[in-house]
Amino acid sequence: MRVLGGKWKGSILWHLKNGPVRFNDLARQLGGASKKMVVQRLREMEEAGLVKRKVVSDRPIAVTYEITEFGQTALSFLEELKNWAEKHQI
Amino acid sequence: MRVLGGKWKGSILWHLKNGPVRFNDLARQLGGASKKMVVQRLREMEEAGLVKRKVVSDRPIAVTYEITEFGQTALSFLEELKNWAEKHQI
DNA sequence: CCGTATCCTATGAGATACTG
DNA sequence: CAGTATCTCATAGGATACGG
Repeated sequence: MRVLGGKWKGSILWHLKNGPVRFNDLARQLGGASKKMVVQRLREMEEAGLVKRKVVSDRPIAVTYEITEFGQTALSFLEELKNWAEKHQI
Repeated sequence: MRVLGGKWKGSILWHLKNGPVRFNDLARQLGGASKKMVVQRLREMEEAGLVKRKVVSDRPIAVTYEITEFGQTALSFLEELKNWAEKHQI
C-alpha cells in the first residue's frame, strides 16, 4: 500500500504501459493531477523501482518515464484490482 | 484504493479471517492502532460491505465484527498483494 | 466494554506562479 | 520543457482523556 497506494500511482503505471512517455504528456493525460503531484509520485515510484526516468535530450530538455519490469508486475496486479472493483461495482 | 487502501484495512480483514472478533480484541491485535482509528476504519469497511458489526449482548455490551463474503474476496486479493510484496522484498 | 471527544502531526492533494 | 516554490485544504493517523 505504501508502494502502490494513493490516487495516482495506478494511473501513472497505466499510462506508461505502451512505452516511454514524456513528462508533460503524462501530466496532461492524468488530467486533474497537478505537475507537482505527478513529479512527487514519479520520484517515489522511481525510488521503488517501478518506473525509470530518462533524460532524452538537453537543450531543449526532454525527459521520458518508462515502466520497468518490476513496474509491469505491479501493473498486472493493479489490473486485477480494477477487475475486482468493477465486478463488485465499487 | 479508496475501499482497501491505507494502513489498517488489510490488517483488520486479516484478523477477522478466522471468525468474529470482539472490538477490544481486534484493537489489541492491531497493536499500534488507536481505538479511534480502528473504529473509523471499521465504519468505512462496514459501509463498503467488507465487514459486519454484530451486537452480541447489551449490559455488559459486547460487539463483534466479522468478515462478509465480499470482504473475503477482498482478503484473497490482499493476500496476493502480500505475496507480490514479499516476492519482491518490499 | 465499546466507543467519543479533543488535540496534535504528517502527508496527499489541489491551485497557481515562477525558473533554468 | 521539466520541473520548483508557495499556499491552502482535507484526511489518515496518533495520544490521551472521558462517557454510557
